[in-house]
Amino acid sequence: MNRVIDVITRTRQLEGSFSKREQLVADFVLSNLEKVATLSQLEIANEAGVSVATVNRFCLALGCDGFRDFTIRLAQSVAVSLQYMGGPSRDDSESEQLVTQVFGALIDSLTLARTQLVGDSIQEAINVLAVCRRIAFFGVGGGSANVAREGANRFFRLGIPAEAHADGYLQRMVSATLETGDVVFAISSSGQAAELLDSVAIAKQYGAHTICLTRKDSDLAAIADIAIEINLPEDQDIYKPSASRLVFMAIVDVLAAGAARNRPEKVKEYLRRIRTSLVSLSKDTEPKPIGD
Amino acid sequence: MNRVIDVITRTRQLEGSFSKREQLVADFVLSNLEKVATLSQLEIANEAGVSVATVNRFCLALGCDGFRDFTIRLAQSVAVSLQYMGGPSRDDSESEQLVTQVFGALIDSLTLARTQLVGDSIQEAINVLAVCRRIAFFGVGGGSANVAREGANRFFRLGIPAEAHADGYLQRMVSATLETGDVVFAISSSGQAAELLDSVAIAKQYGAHTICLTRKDSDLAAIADIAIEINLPEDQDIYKPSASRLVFMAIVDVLAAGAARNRPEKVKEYLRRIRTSLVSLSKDTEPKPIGD
DNA sequence: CTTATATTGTAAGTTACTTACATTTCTTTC
DNA sequence: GAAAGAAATGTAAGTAACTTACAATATAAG
Repeated sequence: MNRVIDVITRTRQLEGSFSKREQLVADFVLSNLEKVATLSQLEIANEAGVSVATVNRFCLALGCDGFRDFTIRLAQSVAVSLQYMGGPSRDDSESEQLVTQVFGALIDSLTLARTQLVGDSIQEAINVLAVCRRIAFFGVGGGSANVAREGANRFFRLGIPAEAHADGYLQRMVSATLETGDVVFAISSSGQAAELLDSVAIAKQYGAHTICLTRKDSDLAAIADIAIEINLPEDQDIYKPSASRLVFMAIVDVLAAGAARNRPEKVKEYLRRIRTSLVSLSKDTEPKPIGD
Repeated sequence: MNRVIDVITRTRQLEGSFSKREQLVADFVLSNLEKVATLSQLEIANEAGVSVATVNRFCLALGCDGFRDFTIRLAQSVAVSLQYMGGPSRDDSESEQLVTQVFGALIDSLTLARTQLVGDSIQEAINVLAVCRRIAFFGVGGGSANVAREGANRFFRLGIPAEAHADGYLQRMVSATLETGDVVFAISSSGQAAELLDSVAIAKQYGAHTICLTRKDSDLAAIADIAIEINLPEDQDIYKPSASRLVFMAIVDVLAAGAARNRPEKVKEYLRRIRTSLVSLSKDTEPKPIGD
């Protein structure tokens, strides 16, 4: 079980790039997830209207070692999916199915990202962030900019001065004011945004530590001191927001939690102060964690 | 998959009541759970020192329909087991375990939220948002304010004028400028924030439709026209950001996807325009969905 | 239109699961 | 303790199904 292939996710990723007949198999599989694991190759071939050899090729195209491997992996993926989402049911209304789709895609993306966060970069980033003097979060474009804001929102609560900037010009200017002990945390799903690349280079020049959260092997990943690299498949449904920026926010949460555990006493005091400052603003007096 | 047989549990239950040779098989299976699913009947027989027919009989003794059925069920039981245990392996580094915890908590929260999104409110909200004249997203406090920004960031791409406000004073003022055909979308995890309650009441007074995303049975839920109500347990670990605001963002994604599907041709045109407007800004020219 | 490449299905080859039956082992009865 | 009956077990034949090779068909490129 060392190789982690989620064949459901893989099938969805490859959708549209299969050959004609293999796409028929994929369609049948995705439409009958629970049932397929119980069927023989011949039965699937008959249902999909293709030959048994095409079914076998479909399994190989997914990276499986053959039909048996595919069946086992599918059964596992289905079992895990059922655990989490209870599976799509025919009784669901249209909106309930939409919830399942959007949430399911996010869970799939989180699961995939989890498998990619296996290097030292998370721990390195936590180590740097926990002791730095100041963090400047940079992101451009609505999604990444908002991840940056979330970053600042998370880290100020730990008593670490944290700011977020979405304006490329201002990012450059801020970068020029940073120095050793400061951090630039640059967020970009593509890793190609020119302003961001420039700002990171400027910050490095003045001695700041640079961390990025971006796509694997991108330009941004190449120039940052610490690169947290995640590749997530693009969802082909243009009407559905992509899950990647929520995955990025979850990663920022990981870093914030890690940094908080590095300085528990300080964090507890800051949380207490924040709590106290909010008391008179609403009727809500319940204890609250770092968030809202 | 109708019959639910957890073969691991069954094997443990029958331990001691197997025949001599079948007990050897059971011992081998229980000692090598992850590996067994990848082995052939002959390989298992050789490892356990029995004949292939005994392995087959072992599977039948568990209530399986044969070896193939046994293999699939075992693989599923193992997969679910790994997920249930949170998946952390002894080999994981500290940061990897932190990733698993944070991501796992988010997935659990999404799963729980899914079970609560079963009424009509999502569809009602989609129906209103898809045709409204303007949406004003309101949130106070770092997390909810950022959910509001995400909301605006999602809906402007559909060609619907959308704005986000975190300043309670400004929210009141904006509310006073709204009228029939407009929407206020108020976000608050507690549902108790006084400014928010006031602003929603003002907007209602001037004919705007009011939608809220908040805790069940809260004051905010009570006064809004459409209430999307989610109760998520508070995480007792104060050093870990709570998952609720990411769940709220995922719900906003559901609404945006639903509204987009209501107006596919318009959305496609706006996405095309947005794409075109971004071309000269970075080296990234790949197709992108609604998001970044 | 022709040629090269990719896809696809048919069927032969191979593997492995299932079943039947003979043998061995264990349990019960006297 | 011995004999008879029942249960367990292994070997090998029978059967099913997966994999692979190759010819035929479809698609892409020049």
